[in-house]
Amino acid sequence: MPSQSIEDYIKAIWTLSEGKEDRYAVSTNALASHLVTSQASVSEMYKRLAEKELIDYVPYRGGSLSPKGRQLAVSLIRKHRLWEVFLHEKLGFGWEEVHDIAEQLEHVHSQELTKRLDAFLDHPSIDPHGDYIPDADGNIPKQRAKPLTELSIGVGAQVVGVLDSNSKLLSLLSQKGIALGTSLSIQSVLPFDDSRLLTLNGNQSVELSYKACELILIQENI
Amino acid sequence: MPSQSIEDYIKAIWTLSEGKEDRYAVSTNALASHLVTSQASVSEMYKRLAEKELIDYVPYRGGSLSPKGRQLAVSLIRKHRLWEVFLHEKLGFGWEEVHDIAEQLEHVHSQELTKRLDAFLDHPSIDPHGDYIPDADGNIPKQRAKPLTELSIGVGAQVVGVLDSNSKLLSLLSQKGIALGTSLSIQSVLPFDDSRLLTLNGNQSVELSYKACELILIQENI
DNA sequence: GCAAATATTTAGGGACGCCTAAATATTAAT
DNA sequence: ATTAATATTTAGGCGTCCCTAAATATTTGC
Repeated sequence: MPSQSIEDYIKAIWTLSEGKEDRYAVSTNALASHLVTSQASVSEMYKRLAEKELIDYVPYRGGSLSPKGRQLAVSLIRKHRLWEVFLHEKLGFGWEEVHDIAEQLEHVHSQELTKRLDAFLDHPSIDPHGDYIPDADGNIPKQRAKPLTELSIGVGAQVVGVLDSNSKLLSLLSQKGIALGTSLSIQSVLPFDDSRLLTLNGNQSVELSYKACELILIQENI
Repeated sequence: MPSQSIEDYIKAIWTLSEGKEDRYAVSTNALASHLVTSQASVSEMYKRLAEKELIDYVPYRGGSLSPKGRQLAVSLIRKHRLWEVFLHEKLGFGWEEVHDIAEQLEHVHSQELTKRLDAFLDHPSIDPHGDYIPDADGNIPKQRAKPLTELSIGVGAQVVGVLDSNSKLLSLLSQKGIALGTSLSIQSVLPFDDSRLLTLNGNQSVELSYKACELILIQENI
């Protein structure tokens, strides 16, 4: 049974290598800053993870998930996102509140529990942040959505997720009236800082910084 | 935030002092064998718990929960039993399967989660083993039920719980057709080993050892 | 009341997971 | 191609939680 710590590291490596090429090695530095821990701790843990064959590790070159490691990571992501759906849909937690609790729930070990939770929730394929939930075999669709910064002016689109489930970002969005499913388009890009002036649901106007737009995933209307 | 280990110890002390007089001190020995750990580890942990003011500890005399410790214990019991209800009622887990999973879920820290789970389950007052669930203020009804061994011959009663949520016992009972709510009475007490011959739901006869009868809680029909 | 049996604590040590500071590799800049 | 800057690892230490063996208290039996 992997410890909670090991699970956190594996999940972080997965997150940081998402979208990168296969066997992308995550640097000690990147992982340390993501986990808010020291580089020395990461270096030490990399050795332990390699010993357990969860990662391939070349000193000074970072670590990449082994098949066994990827499998563990995806099962954690699956559990995390299923619990988020549960917290949001069944217990009525807000979009921005579910992450921290799911962070704990994902460490509960029971395949049967995951299976039954999935069925109870009607086999959802997307979590409250718009991220795809890996299926029981660990398959996860490629993210078809793109960041709001890549949307052209005047083109209608829908919010389908965010790239960072940091609760400060989520609070900001909820404050601006942006939620999953919100329809929007870009009115204009402001000079100097590249903030976007958005039209929400066809009426209200809202300004949003480049930094925030980068993290919002949208899908263009067909 | 108390560690998982500390929570396990506190819960165990609570369990072992349940039904005993107030400030009942649990011996090192009893706790060690309950937790399947060494006496030395318990002795060590007792010191840590006393330092954190979760127990009152007199060397060589055992430890008893402080108000702060009791509060923690009861909140763990509350979470444990609420999760058991969830697993049983919502996910369809059997009576005997819920304990081990709830054992993990009870360590999730979020008062809001507990509150919402309680509401989602319609504020249950009893868990799938028939044990009372402490309310949000930590109040828990005294157990009015008594063990099956104390039921007189011919008197009708109902199964309301078990004293040990060990899954072997639960499997045995489920195999014999005994579940929560089963109506029964004692036909006779067999000679030599004091096994009970039971009548279940007014028709089937089943034999049950003294050892098992001791752990089944019943309430006499009024 | 004292010896024997039993219970408890202390001593000494190990694994894990974290830290800071120092040493060493790698990369970038001139 | 060296040097300077940056990244990474190693060294040495700390806290938690566990262990076995040895020492010490307490209880029990005569």
